[in-house]
Amino acid sequence: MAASYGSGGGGPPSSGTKCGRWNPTAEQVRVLTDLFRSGLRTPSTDQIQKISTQLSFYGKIESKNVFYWFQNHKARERQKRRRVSKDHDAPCFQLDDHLKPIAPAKYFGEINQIACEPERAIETLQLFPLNSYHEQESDKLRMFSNDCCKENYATFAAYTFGRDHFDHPPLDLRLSFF
Amino acid sequence: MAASYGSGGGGPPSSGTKCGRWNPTAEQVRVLTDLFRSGLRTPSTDQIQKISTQLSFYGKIESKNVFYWFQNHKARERQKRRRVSKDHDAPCFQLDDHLKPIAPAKYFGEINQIACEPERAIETLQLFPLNSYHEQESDKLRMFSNDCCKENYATFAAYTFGRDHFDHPPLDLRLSFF
DNA sequence: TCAATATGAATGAACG
DNA sequence: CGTTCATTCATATTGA
Repeated sequence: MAASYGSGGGGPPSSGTKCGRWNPTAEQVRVLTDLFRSGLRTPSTDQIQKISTQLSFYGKIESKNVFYWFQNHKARERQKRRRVSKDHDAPCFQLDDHLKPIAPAKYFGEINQIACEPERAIETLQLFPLNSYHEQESDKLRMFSNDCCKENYATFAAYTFGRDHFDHPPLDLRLSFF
Repeated sequence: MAASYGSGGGGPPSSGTKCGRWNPTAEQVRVLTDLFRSGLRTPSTDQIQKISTQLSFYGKIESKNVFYWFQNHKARERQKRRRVSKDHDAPCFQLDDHLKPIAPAKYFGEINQIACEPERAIETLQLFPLNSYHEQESDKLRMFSNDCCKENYATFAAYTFGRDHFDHPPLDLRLSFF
């Protein structure tokens, strides 16, 4: 899905160089998503600046992009959850639906606890943990549909997570003024 | 577009309905279009839920499909309208869309409150928008700009930074990690 | 089979 | 923050 037009791919599909709107690279998305999954929801101004600075290593980015990204991601996470929670697909007679496992949308079991007081836990955030990755598989299915054909995203995730691209310093968001 | 399917009649969609993306049935499209033409343009979350529930009678559907359908339909209506109205002498902004006489939705008694707040009052469509626009609308349309790099970021900066920035400062914010 | 189109899905940006 | 708009990507459909 969205991975296909990132600069991480080869050919920018006819929209890459348009200056109108930020087009995040796969690495940028990976880092942002990682931060989000680590619990960061509403980064402070300084955090935004630091994240933006770090992400500029991967491509053009501004602070406002980081700001908007978190706003949108948070809002859509919540919206997603609200929508899908009330969804019942009760089609009585469907012959074509054996592909869909009717999974009851429990993909987001772990994301919702941070909304109350999140910021304290992440005063220090390593963006590129050199060793330990846990609990990242569920993120591949984070879409708010319970579709089973999300292999594009799975491929993207495997691609971006699978290897290190460059040498880069880890982003340390330690803030000395709290 | 008159696709061939008859999930209601039992015939599975002729083409291979892979689970990749929602393929609305003719009945679903009919109902959605009818709602749209009745004036419904941006259904609320609750309305989306109800519509989705109702439409699930005709086949598989999720609320996000309803959400996207209205979003796309409205956007493309406006898009086409803008494209067409470009030949007029003045590129003045017309009020959003056609304002159909609002007929009560006959398919969903429970959803009878059609959410078309701003357009509801107008009965006569003004083909030639006079210079007396209401403040709200002109205010809404004022920001319309096709400029490439419209730094609307100022609001964000003012809000988050509390300082006077019109652009993100070119400071090198490389942190003192390590 | 392939190009053109219609349209579902996604998301950056911004409004109220 | 929740909602809305604009633009783009992805894919199903259709016609030649």
